[in-house]
Amino acid sequence: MVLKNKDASTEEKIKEAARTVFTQKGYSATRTRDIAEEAGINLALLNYYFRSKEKLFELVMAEKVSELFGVIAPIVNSKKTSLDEKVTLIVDAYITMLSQNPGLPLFVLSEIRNNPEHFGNRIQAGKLLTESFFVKQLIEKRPDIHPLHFIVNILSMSIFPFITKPVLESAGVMNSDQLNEFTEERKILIVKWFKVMIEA
Amino acid sequence: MVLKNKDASTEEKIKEAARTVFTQKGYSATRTRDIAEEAGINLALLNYYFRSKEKLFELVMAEKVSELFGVIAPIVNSKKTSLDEKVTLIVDAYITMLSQNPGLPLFVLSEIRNNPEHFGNRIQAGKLLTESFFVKQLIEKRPDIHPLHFIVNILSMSIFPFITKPVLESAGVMNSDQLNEFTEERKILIVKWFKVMIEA
DNA sequence: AAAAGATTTAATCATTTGATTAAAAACAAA
DNA sequence: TTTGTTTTTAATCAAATGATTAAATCTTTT
Repeated sequence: MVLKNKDASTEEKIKEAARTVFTQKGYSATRTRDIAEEAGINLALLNYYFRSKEKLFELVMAEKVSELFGVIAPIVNSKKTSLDEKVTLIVDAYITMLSQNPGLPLFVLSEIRNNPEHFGNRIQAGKLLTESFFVKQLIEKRPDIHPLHFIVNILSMSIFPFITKPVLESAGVMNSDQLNEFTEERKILIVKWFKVMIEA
Repeated sequence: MVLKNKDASTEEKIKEAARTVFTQKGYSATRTRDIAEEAGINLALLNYYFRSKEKLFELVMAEKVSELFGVIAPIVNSKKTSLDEKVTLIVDAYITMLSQNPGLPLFVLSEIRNNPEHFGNRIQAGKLLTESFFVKQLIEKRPDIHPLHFIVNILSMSIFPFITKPVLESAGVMNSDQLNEFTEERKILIVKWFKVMIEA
């Protein structure tokens, strides 16, 4: 019997094109023909390899959700690092990752908005925000303030510049290189700011 | 000659429905039939009053951009308020406004991402972030740190919870009421945090 | 009331779009 | 080479969708 020997290169070309186009334009604005063109393949091949636009999207989306939330999972659950160390690691991990993939947060957030039912409890991020060891450390340090406030502060200050990238560029505030410089600076600043906030 | 006497009520019903549907699903995922149904009108009326889906969208979008950026314009340009006062006003204005319109930022940001060319320099927000009196006050206070860092901090901490609302709800971290409570708390906290950050 | 104009409706168009099909081409096994 | 299998292509389909049209209804003016 002959093994399935799909040309992995073609399949991967389609998936890569799908990543690009879906992330750039979102599910609804993406035409399967856009993906085919981006991949340099015949339209029918998309269905041959992935059955449907939706199936292909789910594949890409699952990847992107992992990328976005996977960053912090190992950090916030560690029992070996201090509070301050965790903040340093989180900020650094997010800014480094998003510099390579700036469209990621806006993509994931807007697709979840468009179809909240579809994601249901598939997102385990909830537990990271409410049950991780990081949360315990925050409560220990500041029992008077809900830990989510600090988590939102750290994430927002790290991620927000990337979410607003399209506006910053359209409005001529920054170009792509300047944004990277700016967020690189923030790696150190945010940690410093966190330290004074947690004591304030 | 008889004046054009369009039934303003119908026109407004369509515009209102368009606001709802466009904001919820974005331009591409919105069908003109969705808007017609939401407005309770015949599909053809949409074109009768607004020519095309795109024209209607531009109308709504212009409104939404104003809502989103109009909030801060009068505050940051005032010469009568102190730095701290401005921060208090900005945070309060945004959180109050977004509590009534939580989907606004994600909508505007993702539409600009989908079609950056289209917005070009139509967004005057750039000047608010680079040339306002608020910026001068920030530089005066902390000439060593780019003022945009502080502006991003204030805006991100205020707006980010609303951007992530769909995730927070899907993941079961918070429901809508809890989010309002949470952001209401932040009105005071963010100002406090800003004060220690600007001194740090 | 009659005429003129504005608004609304049902039906229909043309295009786009996701998907399928049948045949061709490429490849592997014998 | 021959045979069978996988991959690719061009052509086509059916449904969805933005838009238009022509007729019907309602409103205003005279």
